[in-house]
Amino acid sequence: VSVSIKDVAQRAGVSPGTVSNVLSGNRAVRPDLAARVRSAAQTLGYEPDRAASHLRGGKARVIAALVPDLSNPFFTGLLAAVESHVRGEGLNIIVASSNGDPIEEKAHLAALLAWRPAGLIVIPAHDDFGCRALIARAGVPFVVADRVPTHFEGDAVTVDNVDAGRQAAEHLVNLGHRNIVVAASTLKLQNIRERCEGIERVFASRGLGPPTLIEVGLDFDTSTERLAEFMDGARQPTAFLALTNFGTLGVLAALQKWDLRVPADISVLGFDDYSWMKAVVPPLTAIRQPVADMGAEIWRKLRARIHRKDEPTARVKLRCELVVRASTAPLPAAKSEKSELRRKRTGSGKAA
Amino acid sequence: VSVSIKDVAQRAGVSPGTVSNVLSGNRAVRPDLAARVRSAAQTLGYEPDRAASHLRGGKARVIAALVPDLSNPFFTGLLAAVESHVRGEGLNIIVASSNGDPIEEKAHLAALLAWRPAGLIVIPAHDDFGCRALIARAGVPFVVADRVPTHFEGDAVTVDNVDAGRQAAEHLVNLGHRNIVVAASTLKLQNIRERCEGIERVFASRGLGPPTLIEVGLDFDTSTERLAEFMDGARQPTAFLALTNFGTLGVLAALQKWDLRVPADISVLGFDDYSWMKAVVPPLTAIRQPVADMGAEIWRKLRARIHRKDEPTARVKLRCELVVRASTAPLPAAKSEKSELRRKRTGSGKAA
DNA sequence: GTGAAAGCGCTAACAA
DNA sequence: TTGTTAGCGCTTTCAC
Repeated sequence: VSVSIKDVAQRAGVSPGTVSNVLSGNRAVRPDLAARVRSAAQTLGYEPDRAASHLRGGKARVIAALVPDLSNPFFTGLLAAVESHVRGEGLNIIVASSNGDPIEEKAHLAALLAWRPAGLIVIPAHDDFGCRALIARAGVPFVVADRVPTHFEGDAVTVDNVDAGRQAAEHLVNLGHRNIVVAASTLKLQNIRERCEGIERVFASRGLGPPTLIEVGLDFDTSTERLAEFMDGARQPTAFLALTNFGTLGVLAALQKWDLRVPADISVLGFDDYSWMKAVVPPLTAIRQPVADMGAEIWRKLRARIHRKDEPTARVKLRCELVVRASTAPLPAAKSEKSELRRKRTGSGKAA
Repeated sequence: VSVSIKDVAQRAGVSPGTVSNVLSGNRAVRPDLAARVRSAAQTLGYEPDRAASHLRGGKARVIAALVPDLSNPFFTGLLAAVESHVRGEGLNIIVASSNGDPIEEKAHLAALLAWRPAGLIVIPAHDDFGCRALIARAGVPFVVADRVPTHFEGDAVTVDNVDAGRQAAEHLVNLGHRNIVVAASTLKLQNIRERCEGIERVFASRGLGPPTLIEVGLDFDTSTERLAEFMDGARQPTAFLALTNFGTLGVLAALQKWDLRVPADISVLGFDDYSWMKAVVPPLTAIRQPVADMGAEIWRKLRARIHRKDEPTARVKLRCELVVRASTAPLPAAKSEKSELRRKRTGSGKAA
């Protein structure tokens, strides 16, 4: 079924080597021959076999990407951003999802490496990213994105998480909030710890005690559950600060269960910036991660590393941006009115 | 840097052929030799080169996927679902995004086919999916998902779009709504046309004229814009019915701009079911597409086609489900109160 | 049951 | 410039 370089060569009346030279542009070929070759390739519908050309030592034309979760729009957003740059250079992307599991991560990484890709992009499942040895042994240029292991010395692209935490906390504190609950996914992740650090610095610098912190896990369901549990027992905060997109959703779901109004009863500051956040009522104040820029930066770094192996490693840190919308409001002076409101609402069911 | 089958063979004191047989399990090998080979492979960190093994005629161990947009969570959700099945069979997924552009689609398809994949999954950019010839010539088994060209005779997995439209329309009509606006992405897509057909059938069967229909485009921004334009000029409907996820977001964004309350002033029925839809206030009534099932079905079909090429082609249609939440409400009898409410709100700015 | 050898489709080195 | 040839790493005959 498949048409090979020999078929094209025969039809054009030249040798396979010439066909290769014409199509790859590696060597000059007499124009008339080149035209014959091209037309033969065209009519036969010839497309060089990537596997074969790769094998022979022509560079690999594939980039491998390993992400923790293909259902998480932040990761796929990053993937889309990278893909948009890679496409122009005749490369393809091969993806695998580690499912947040280090065992799977290792297995999938081995499988990806088996393609001998030109480069590798990985968002680790955990900080103790145990696969560096594997990658190093394969000698594949790679960039770590988003979740960068604590003591990592290679190329990495992240956001400035401490600053992101700072921006979020300052916004809420400036609005008068003191009793804030931070919905972190898990403190096992360095980026989350850094976001917390940024928040705590703000509190410390204002002479306030550190805010309450809950680990809500990495998906929507556990996040909602943990936050609901928390709200059953705890003193009511005046604001929630979520550190991930699923954390944001969990906060909203929990609030909705308690029938609390945002921002009248309680302020909510979300993480990541998706379309739905501006479409809903109230539009959500959130920390926007520069996904497109991150994708561009990841590819820039990886590209540089692929072409010039001796480039010094670097950690690129991009700045997040606070997008102020309507879900955060100044702490109201009158507390009593609010409590009454809440009590009344708690009795009623969902909106009819 | 790379360790090859010869290195393993040498270390284990056997021939390369034997190593291949041990690791692939294609032929029986004496247990002690097999153990030696395995341990050698282990210590050397050997992983067979996929490109080489592919080339030699061992089946391709890669599935290609072509989607219109990697930023659309519906498509990536499908991808994630498929990946979760594919992973278990030692296959990898290579993805490309056509960006909704038939030209790019063709180019990317050619690039994907150049890997001689074992199978191909494609969500076409348009109905006039001009690439079937390309795929047929390559002889690659393939499944078309979600957007199935009008006269398509191959394997396909979709939802029952007519029924989805029917369910949505019946829900609204049963609540008393007559003045409904349908936010379709574009009527150029067969699946959207089918959803409309389902809606219109309901209206016809109740002796009602067909509902107003707007084409809002395929992304959030144009969707919001078109809907805002529409609402500037038109008579106020009592309910919106969105036929895509971006349509849903556009409706919400437009409503928010006009400061209309859901469902008190107007009902909203969304399409697709994402976490945010249950987390926001009010939780959205929506048509849920069975993404996980679709992924499973896509793989089941493709797998069957790969293994038994003579399997008769089939179109699998999965049923959507109406998830009733709080964004749809019965049409209130008193119209005057509502109008007054609206007039009052329109004057005010966003919530403080 | 194992080793030797051919050859997948391609590109790079070498010859003409 | 072009054709010829070797060989990438692997699997699969074909001998033994």
